[in-house]
Order: sequence, then C-alpha cells, then structure tokens
Amino acid sequence: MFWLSLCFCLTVYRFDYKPKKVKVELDKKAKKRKYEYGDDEDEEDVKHKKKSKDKKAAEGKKAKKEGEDKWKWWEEERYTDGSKWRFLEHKGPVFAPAYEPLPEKVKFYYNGKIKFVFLEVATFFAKMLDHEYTTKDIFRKNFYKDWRKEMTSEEKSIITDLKKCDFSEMNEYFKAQSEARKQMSKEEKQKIKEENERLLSEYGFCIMDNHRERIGNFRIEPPGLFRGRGDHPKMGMLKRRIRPEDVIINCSKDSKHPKPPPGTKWKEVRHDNKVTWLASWTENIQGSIKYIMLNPSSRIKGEKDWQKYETARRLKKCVDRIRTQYREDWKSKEMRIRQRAVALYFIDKLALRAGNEKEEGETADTVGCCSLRVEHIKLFPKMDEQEYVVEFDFLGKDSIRYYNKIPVEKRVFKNLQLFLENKQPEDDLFDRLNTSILNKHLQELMDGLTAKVFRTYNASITLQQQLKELTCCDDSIPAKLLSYNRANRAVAILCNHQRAPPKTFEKSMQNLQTKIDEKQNQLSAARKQLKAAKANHKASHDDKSKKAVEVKRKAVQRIEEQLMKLQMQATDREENKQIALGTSKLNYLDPRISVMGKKRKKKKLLKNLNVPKKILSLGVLFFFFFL
DNA sequence: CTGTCGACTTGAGTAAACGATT
DNA sequence: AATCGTTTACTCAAGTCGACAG
Repeated sequence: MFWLSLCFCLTVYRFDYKPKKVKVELDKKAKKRKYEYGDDEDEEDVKHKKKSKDKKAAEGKKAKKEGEDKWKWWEEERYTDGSKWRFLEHKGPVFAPAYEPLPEKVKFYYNGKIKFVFLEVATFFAKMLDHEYTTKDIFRKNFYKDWRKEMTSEEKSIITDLKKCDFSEMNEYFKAQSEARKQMSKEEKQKIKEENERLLSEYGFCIMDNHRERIGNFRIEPPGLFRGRGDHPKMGMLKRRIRPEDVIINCSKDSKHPKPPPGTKWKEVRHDNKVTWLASWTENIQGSIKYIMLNPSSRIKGEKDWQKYETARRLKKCVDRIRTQYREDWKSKEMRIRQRAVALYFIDKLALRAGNEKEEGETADTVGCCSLRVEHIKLFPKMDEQEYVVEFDFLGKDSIRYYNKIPVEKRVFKNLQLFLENKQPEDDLFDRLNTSILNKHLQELMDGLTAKVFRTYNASITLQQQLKELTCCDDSIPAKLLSYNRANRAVAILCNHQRAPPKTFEKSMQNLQTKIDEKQNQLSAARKQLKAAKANHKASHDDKSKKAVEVKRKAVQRIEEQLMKLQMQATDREENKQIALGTSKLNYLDPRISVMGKKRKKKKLLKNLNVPKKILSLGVLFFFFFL
C-alpha cells in the first residue's frame, strides 16, 4: 500500500495532476461496476499507469496480490440526503473463541489446600496477576463481586476471601502457553498466519456501494475484566461474552444477509442507511453501544476526515473575527457570556477539549474546559517575571494530567478572579456554561464550528508554522527529519499527547550513546590518518599519495555525517521521551501540510517521515497549503 | 433546559511486524 | 540469524456532539 501510494503520489506530482470532479449517477454506477476489485479502472487510471509504466510494473504484482483498490472516492459526489450508503453487504462479526477449560493438572488453591476446576472468570484474573491492576482495591473488589455471581453455591460457601485465593499455578500455565507460542516453529507460525489471513479475507471486508472495503474491527471484543483508565470506579468488573443474540446486524435489504453461527440467532437485522455501522451490541459495564465500523482507509471514514480538515480551513478564514469577538465578550455585562468567552479563549489558546459533564461515580473523575472546577486552577498575579499567570492542573481524557502555567491577559485574569468568588474547590469554574451552550454559540459564529475544531485547527497551523520556522531548504535529510519531528512534537505538546516513557528507554539511550562515542573515536582516528596522508603527500608529491589524501578525506566526511546522524537521533529520542506523536499525526495534522512541506524531497524522506498509511492513501493527492 | 442515548472520533496501551545492525 | 528498537495495526476505553424526550 505504501509503495503504491508513494509511486502514485510521485506520478501525480510529476504530471501535474489536477483532481477532476467525476459526476456519477450512483445507481447507474451500481450497474456498470462489478463488485470485484480491479474492474473499476477508469481512464485516468490507465493514463497514469502508462506514464509510469516501469514503476508500476514493479509494484503491480504486489498491489494486485494485496487486492488494493485504486478507487478515488474523493473525486466523487457525496450523498446529500443524509444517507451513508445504498448497498451494504458483509458476513457479520467474528466471535471470540470459546473458552477452553484448563487442563486438570493446573490447580487453584484456596487457603493453601483445596483445589478447584474453574470457570473462565477466574482465569481472567489469573492472566492479569502480573499487572498492577490486580493490586488495586477497587479492581479486586469489583472482580470478586462479579466472580461470586458466577460461582456455584458450593464454591460460594468455601471461597469467601480473595486474599486466600492462589492463582499462581494458573498464571504460570498461561505464561508457559504464551512462551510456547513464541517458540513455535516457522511452519506452525505460518499456518496461524494463513488462518488469520483467511479470516481477514472472509470477514474483514464488506461491500459498500460497489466497493470492497476493509472493516476496522470485525472481531467482537472477547470477554475479560474491564480495565478502566485512571481511578475508574468500575475497573475489574466482568465484561461478559457477547453472543449472537446480543448483536444487531445492519446491512442493506437487497444484500446477502450474514448468517449467525449454527444454532443461534441475531438480536435483530436492520437496514438503516443513515448510519455507517455494520453491527452493534450493548456492552454491560457502562451500558454503552459498541460498533463494528469500517477502516480509516474506507470512503466513509476518509470523507469525514477530509471534511474535518476542511472545517478547520474554514475556521482559518474567520478565526480573527472570532478572536476579536470573544475578547470583546470578556467585557460583557452578562456573566454567562464572559464565562463563555474565557472558556473559548482557553480552548483556542491551549487546545483544551470541550469538557462534557459526566455522570459522577460511573467513570474516572476527569475534566475538560467547560467542566473545569475551582480546584483545577490557581491564579498568580505575579510569578517570576510574568504577570497574571494561571496554573492549570487537572486530569483530562484518559486521566492524563494536564499541567501548564501560562500568563494570560489582564482581563481574563480579572474575570477568572470573579468566577472564583464565593466558590468551593469542588464547584464548577464556569457555572453558567456547558458544552452545548458553547457549541451552539460557535455554530452561530461559523457553520459547522464546534469546540474540537479549534484543536484540529491549532494543531495544523502549529505544524505548518513550525515547519516553516525550523526547516531550511538545504538541510541534510537527518536534519530535516529532526525538524519535522520537532514540529510534530510541538503539536503533540500543544495537544498534551503523552505516553509512558518506554520501558527500554534508558537502555536504548545508553546504547545510542556508546555508538556515538565509538563514532567519535573513529572520527578522530580517521582525522589522524588524514593528517598523516597529507603529510605524506607533502613529502612525496606523487599521485598515489594525493589519491590517498582524497580517500582519507572522504572517509572523514563519511564518518562526520554518520556521527551527525546519530546525534540527531539521540536528540530526537530524548526529546520524545514522554511525548506521543502518533495521535496528532493520525488525527489532527492535515496531511496536505506534511506533503506540501516535503514534496521535493522524494522517496527517502517521505519514507522516513512515517506518514500514516491512512494519510498516504488520501491526502497525498492534494498539493496546497493549509493557509 | 436537562438528561439520556446513539453515533462517531480520539487516545493510550499493547502485540506483532518490520527493518536496520551486529 | 539473532538482536534491538521502531512502527504499525489492533484493541477498546473515553471523549465529542447532535437528536430527542419529557
């Protein structure tokens, strides 16, 4: 896919391709085109293929084998009636493998002696023994409660204390199993791989409006213990097994409906083309609905993604107006308008999330902008050299801590002081505001504008500015890479995308350092040799010694380059310790910016940038600035 | 206006694949 | 070919946001 897209992109670039609107009547198209891949090759495609024939020939085989579709959905008309598709056919989800009882010899002990043969629930806990979760009180309590529900009355009467349960033998067994899996022979591994591929090709694709599209998650989530993030009150609860009777299937009437496994029934089969999902079920922990939907490379997801960036680009055009307005609103007579304006300022400046209110006790206590509480900010009229500093400290999405100290404008500061008056730490900072009020207001300012658009917009604009600032045309490739990553990092910092420092971080850093040291030694050695060669040349003045000097000079140069590359890597890695780049790359950065900035640098750079596949398959075709 | 639900996006963590290096 | 480290692909939890009922 990567290479296909890459050469596609190069081809397109080279021949100054202009995306052409293709108007197709959908129903007609349905007749004309067959369902199988490869049939829908239009003239454009053929033309391109010819122009880059040799290249394509090399990649062609691979592409065919992978069954990639060259369909350019972005050139087609969208549905305007709110429907998402006309035709949808799929084979239904793949269910989790049935529970295999443990072998008799694997024992569980209670209070050091009594052994049992156990239910699946117990194995879930046994599998997690090494995980920190199993030491947490809430986790244990929730698990134990749900476990008891599943016990026989005999077990119930004997097992009364989780502390006296010894799962270690079961745990050993699972570990040994996963070890055995790793040690499997090549052939066995190959077999499993093939089986997976078969499953993928059978269940991993659907047909939506005449195209074979990849499904994102065609496997139903297996049962297990719920792992919430942060201090989740429900962690450890049993996530029950989903049966066909729980699943609602969505497909078109005129399609071949998926068959439930023998002896079972679907909960329902519906034909709702106003939604994009293929199957859904209700999960038992929060009672929320889970869906089976298409892969990001599909038309339906890609269109949405593309629209998202378009909205952000529209915001670009009127952001100044909006900013002027909210600054004006800081002076409003009405408290709710002031609150709205200050909240919007934070969302815009700090890329905070909207912050919907959540049901207390159902989830971890996290907040976003509108749900900030008094306890989450501190005001400092003066701090170091700066005036009017606000300190934020709260847990955001996924219980990731947001900590930031920023100087704000005086008016904002005064407003915040006003909002804090007569409030307890646990009171809402913006008591007259919620996300729906805010979004309604935003909608009035610009069609399609909501709080999250600011995140997309600010992420994209930051990337672009950073790239402009950091890169310079004749940088070497490693230097360019470093600056791209730095720009990307600036975005990740803005969006507060964090990660736990990799477990192997220290060690790998050390390894890199030793490499650098070695290179340095090599370099000084090479320099000495060069010097010697020069001296030799001076003495003898013959051709041979001259050549030797050249050779040595080249060697020094090469080593210098290598050293620089290593040092760049080290800086990059160090700076990247706690920052996750993937998310912003995937969800916030308009692909066109990456492509724009780098288009001249061809293959190698593009490859090293690690532009996500999804982006390569869509965005690469458009060459224009975000600005 | 408030609360709930449904659909869909965003996000961190993890396992597997990959690819460069020794 | 073994190792190491990175990247990708999955997984599934946790958000956003609009619709709708009362």
